[in-house]
Amino acid sequence: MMKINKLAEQSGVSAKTIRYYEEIGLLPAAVRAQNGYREYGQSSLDLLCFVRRCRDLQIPIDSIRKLVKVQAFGSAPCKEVEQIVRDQLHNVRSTIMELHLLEEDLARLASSCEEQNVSKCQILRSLQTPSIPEC
Amino acid sequence: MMKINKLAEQSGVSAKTIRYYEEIGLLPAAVRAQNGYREYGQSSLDLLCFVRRCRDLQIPIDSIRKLVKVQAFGSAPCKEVEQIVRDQLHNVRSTIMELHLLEEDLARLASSCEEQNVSKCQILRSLQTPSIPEC
DNA sequence: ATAAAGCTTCCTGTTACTGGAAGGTCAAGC
DNA sequence: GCTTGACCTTCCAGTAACAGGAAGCTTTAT
Repeated sequence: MMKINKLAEQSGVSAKTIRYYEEIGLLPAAVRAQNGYREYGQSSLDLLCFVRRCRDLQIPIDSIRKLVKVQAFGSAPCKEVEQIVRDQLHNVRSTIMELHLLEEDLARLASSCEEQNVSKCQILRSLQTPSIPEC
Repeated sequence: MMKINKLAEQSGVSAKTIRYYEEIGLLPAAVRAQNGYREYGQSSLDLLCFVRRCRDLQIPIDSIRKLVKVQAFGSAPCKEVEQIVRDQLHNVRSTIMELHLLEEDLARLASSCEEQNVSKCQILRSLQTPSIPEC
């Protein structure tokens, strides 16, 4: 049995965040000692580590909630699990592609300014005169 | 002269967001007609388009605020402008690198599940038994 | 005995908006 | 003249996922 800071240390999730997870119902309410302190055992640690690894993969809390239920009850089809992971993979790939476009634009901007005088600053000029003529 | 929805349409920024920008002081308070409606001219459109292009580049509002001031007063050194763009470029590149690591992990996960039975689901197993032994 | 550390709850703040309610205004159609 | 619908206003709440900090207990160490 351990208290919240020990669990935090072992899991790599802050005590603050552990309380938050409990509050939103991602983790079950912790058992309390006589003094009101939360008490945790190995199974709490296992569950929290699972959650942490999901968060490391940027899987949203709502999806983790589903995964936790699947784990707990063993009732949902494996397909659902796979779908969550695939959705997340898709999100990540889209974000990467968008960021690459962004990167190009920024790199072009960053290299475009040689002037010391702000009134001739090529960066500001570029931002004023869009390459994308939408606006 | 135009009202807020026209400005929204021309700039590609929603009316809601325009009011929000005014509220936080990113845009100056709009001139009001007798009925209290906001009135905008070409210069408002120009400024808002500038802001929108910065946001398209994911430059944070606080940085845009600086850029707007630089534009308005022409007083800050060009270096400051360049630094904001370079900082943003740096952020974007870091994010891209992190996301590539994420992508690998997720792709490995997504391809690892062949079972129909959730109790043998390789995805859940992987999430339970970390490849990174931190936890 | 006292101080420091650890625990509790509760409230606020973060980023950049979005949604919605309640209510005033304006132009068109009957 | 009246109504209907579109457009405008302000204000309040919610989003995601926590982090920071205050106020007040308990436990542990000196």
